[in-house]
Amino acid sequence: MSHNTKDIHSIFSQYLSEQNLRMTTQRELILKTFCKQKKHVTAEQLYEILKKADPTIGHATVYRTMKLLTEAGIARELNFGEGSIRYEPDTSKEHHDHLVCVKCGENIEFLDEEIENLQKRVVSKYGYQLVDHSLNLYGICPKCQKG
Amino acid sequence: MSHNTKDIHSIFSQYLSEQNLRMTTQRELILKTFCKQKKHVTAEQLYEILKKADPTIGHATVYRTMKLLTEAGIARELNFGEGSIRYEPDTSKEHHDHLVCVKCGENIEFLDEEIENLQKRVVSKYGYQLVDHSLNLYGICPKCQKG
DNA sequence: TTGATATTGATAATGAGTTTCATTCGCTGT
DNA sequence: ACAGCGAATGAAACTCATTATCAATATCAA
Repeated sequence: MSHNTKDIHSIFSQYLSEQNLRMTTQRELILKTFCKQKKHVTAEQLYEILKKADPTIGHATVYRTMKLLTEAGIARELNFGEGSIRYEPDTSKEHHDHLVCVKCGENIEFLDEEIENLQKRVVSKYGYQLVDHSLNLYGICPKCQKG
Repeated sequence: MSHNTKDIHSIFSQYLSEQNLRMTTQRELILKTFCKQKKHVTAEQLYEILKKADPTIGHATVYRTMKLLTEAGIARELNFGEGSIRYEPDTSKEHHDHLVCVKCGENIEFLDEEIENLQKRVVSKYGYQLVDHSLNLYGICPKCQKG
């Protein structure tokens, strides 16, 4: 258990006030709902879920808020080349990469220190200053191999 | 020098005839123009370049042809999370990863055997069958660090 | 409570890419 | 060379994810 919802709420509140932005009922609801998700969701999927709790919520508000959560370090953007961005909670400070099943979409998070270190080696070899990186492995999971 | 244009042209021709598709003047022009590019281009950028040679060429034709070139193993799709797909020549059989400067877009291709092997290890650890993978490192290049 | 201003939701707009469809083109058989 | 059939093209409409606009509303510090 890294963070509970209360922690995250105050992290967000703090981020907002630092930026002279306001905590609103919509932002609270979006944050709470996002944190409840077990899978990586797109903004669109989250919007669909949110509509059940608040049918008046706007499309744009969800997209805007996910941007904010990303900036606040609460969410992280994932791009699996599907044409839309997925979000995962960024509560764990630990970075990790993704192993995605191309059949069923199952998604495994992994961390390999050796790979991480080798990446740093490559970057410094070229004199770059590392900002970010994304490693996605695409494969067929054991279940789908049988099916 | 791995392939010259003539080789690639016949690879494409062969692919097309295998699929009962036809070589056309547009496809020839697109192939030729794509091969001339030194940087990874998006379909849109290529379309802009192509219009100079043939102002009547259609938007859709470029997109369709890049799809075909990808299927034929002549082009490879790159996704740097910019919202559009870039294409690189896939003439070298060798796989490589990318180190991209987030400021100027400079793009270095690298291959690290150790990283490749470690990836395979991760995949097999979870019982997956590897289909594809993408590793992109984002950083600031030496030039942009000074500027 | 009030006022300045951030936020919202509806809607229009954007940008990448795809689909539709009537017209044109490439190829194969004559 | 010619006809005919199916593939290919370009224009335009469409999709889908996301962003911008803007009038109405909500937040919060004073």
